[in-house]
Amino acid sequence: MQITSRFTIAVHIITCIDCFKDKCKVTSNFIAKSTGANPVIIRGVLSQLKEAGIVNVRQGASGISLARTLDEITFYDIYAAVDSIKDVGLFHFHEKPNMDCPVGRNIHAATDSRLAQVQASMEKEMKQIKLSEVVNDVKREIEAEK
Amino acid sequence: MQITSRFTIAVHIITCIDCFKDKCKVTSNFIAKSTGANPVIIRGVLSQLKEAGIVNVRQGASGISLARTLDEITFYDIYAAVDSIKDVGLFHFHEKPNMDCPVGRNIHAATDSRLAQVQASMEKEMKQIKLSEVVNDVKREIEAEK
DNA sequence: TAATATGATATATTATAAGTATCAACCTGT
DNA sequence: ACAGGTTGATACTTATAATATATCATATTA
Repeated sequence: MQITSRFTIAVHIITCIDCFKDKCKVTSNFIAKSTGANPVIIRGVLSQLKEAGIVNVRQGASGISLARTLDEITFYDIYAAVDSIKDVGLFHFHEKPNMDCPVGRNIHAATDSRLAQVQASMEKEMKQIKLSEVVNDVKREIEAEK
Repeated sequence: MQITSRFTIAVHIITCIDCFKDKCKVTSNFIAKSTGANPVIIRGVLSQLKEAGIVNVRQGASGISLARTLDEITFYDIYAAVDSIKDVGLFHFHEKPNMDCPVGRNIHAATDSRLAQVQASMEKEMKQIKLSEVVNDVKREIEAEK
């Protein structure tokens, strides 16, 4: 199983906003066309990014913008915004271990802290990756195309 | 989205094999009862663990055993065995970015290496966690129950 | 050879993500 | 002020993947 495409879509959205902000009006439909995803999904992700203070979106008002600089947005910020990982955790525990079995009733507690440790390590790495890196790479490639 | 319960089931399986190896015959049905998962799932996971050289299972022959010591089995070994992460990666990329859009056709390349970096960090952490830790904790708890 | 266990497969169920359709609420330029 | 266009919200559908269920073949061992 994988981390939802909402994450990479969010990265795509932010890249779009920055790359096209001086060239045209960036709307959810415009982004939908660039990503190939449905406008409803885009608006859903945008809504989560807004909630997290990453983008500015206002109902009715056309034109989406960034609420921070690209240096102030990390992969973790996006991940935390679009996936409610806080609630469930990265790992899915099988739900009904047998409480009549000594192993069944103790395995969860023994495993949890280690799973949290793995997740923390992943999140730490995500906090070190800035959107500016990605956008710079994209811009460089676009320039090279010319 | 989360990492499949097959992972935590596999941890449970290995813990069961070690904890009950001297007490009774450990069969796939026995494990199924302890985990609360279906015997077919258990046999599927066992088959993958066997493929990875972690357990000994033989058709017809009853009694499942470990092929290595608990110190020689890490979370990563299990993860690599049960989830075919090698093929797909931890992150799910939205599949149809628009190739007519400059961002659409360059975002994938710009993002991939960073996603791989995050995944590598997670795997590194998983390599440092041994099954012996988990099983020792479980055994300690079982003792404490008495 | 009978009893028991694993291996394999086909189908059903369930959960969740993503797509589609639709309309209300809201801004902005004219 | 209002028309056109945009976001917000919701209900429904579709697609996909994980797990459960049922069944039978195959292998081992007592």
